[in-house]
Amino acid sequence: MKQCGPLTTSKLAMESGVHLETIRFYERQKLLPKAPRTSSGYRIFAPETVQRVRFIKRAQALGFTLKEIGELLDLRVSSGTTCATVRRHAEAKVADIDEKIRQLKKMKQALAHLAESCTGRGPLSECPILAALQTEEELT
Amino acid sequence: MKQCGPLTTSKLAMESGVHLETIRFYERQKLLPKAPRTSSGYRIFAPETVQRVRFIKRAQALGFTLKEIGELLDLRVSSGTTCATVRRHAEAKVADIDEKIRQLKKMKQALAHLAESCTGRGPLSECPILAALQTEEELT
DNA sequence: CTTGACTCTGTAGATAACTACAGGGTTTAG
DNA sequence: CTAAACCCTGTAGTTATCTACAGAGTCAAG
Repeated sequence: MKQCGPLTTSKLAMESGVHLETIRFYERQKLLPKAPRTSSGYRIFAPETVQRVRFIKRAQALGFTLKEIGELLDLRVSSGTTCATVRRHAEAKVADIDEKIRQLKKMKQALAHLAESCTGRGPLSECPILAALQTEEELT
Repeated sequence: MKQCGPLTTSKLAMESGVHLETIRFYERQKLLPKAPRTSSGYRIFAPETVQRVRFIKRAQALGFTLKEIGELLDLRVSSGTTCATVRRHAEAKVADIDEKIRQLKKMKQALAHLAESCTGRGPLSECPILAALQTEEELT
C-alpha cells in the first residue's frame, strides 16, 4: 500500500484495480461520496477511497449487489436511524453471511469428495458435484 | 421435497423457485441438459433437475457466474479430461471458496464490531464498516 | 367438441453493472 | 508555447442474466 496524498480519478482507479469509468459510475450510484474538485473541476479523492472501492469489488465477488453494498457502506447511526436500527440491519446481514458461509462449506466438501472419488474406477455420476452434495445431505 | 415423477417445464420452474422462462434460458446456456420431449414436443425433466436448478441459484448468490457454475456442473472425468485434470480444477475451486469464506468472515467480524460500538456515544466514523474492517486489519 | 390452461419457438425488451466514445478544457514536460 | 497526456460531461454501447410477448399447437374438464 503506497503512502500517498489525495488521488486523481485515474490514480484511484489504478490503485483500486478498476477501470477509470467505473469510478465515475460508482460516484453516480452514490457508492462513493461526491468528490470535491480542484478549481478546474478535477475530482480529488481521499486516499482511503481506495479501501472503499476494493471493498465494493470484494463484496461483489461474494454475491452482493451494488444496492446491498451501498446499504452496507451507509450502515450508521444518523438522523432518522437509531442505533437499534443499525444493529438490526447489521444482524440481518450477519445472518446472510452465515448462510453464505454455510453454503460455501457444503460446496467445498462436495468438491473435496468429488476430487477424492475421481479415481477413474467405480461408477461415474453424470454430474458429480450434485451427487456429492446429495451424499453430504444424506450424511447429515 | 415432493416425491414425484417427471416434470413439465412449469412444474420444474415452480419446484425450483425460478421463472418458467429461466428454465428454457438455462437449457439454451447448457446449464441444463437438453430435455427429452413428448411426442408433441413438450419437455420432460427428471425430478433431480430441481436440485440442479437450485444449485445454480445458490451458487449465483455466492458470487459465481453462470459460466463458472457450468464448469462446476461439468466437472467430471470424460474423454479428454483425466482424473488429474478434474482434481486440479476441483482444488482451484476449493481455493476460490476458501478465499470467499475468509472474506465473509472478515465482513462478519466487522459487522459484529460495528453493531457493538454503535451505542450512540463516542466518535462516529463516516463509514463504520470500513472503519471496522480497518480495525480488524490492525489487530491481525 | 369446445374452451381455458398448457406448451412450443423465436425474438424482443428489461435490468444491473459496467465501458467506450465525442467533444472540449487543463496540466505538464521539453 | 506547444504537444502529449490528463480530466470533464453527457450519452451511447456492451455483457450477463433474465423476462415478456406473439403466434401457434396441445391437453383435459365439462
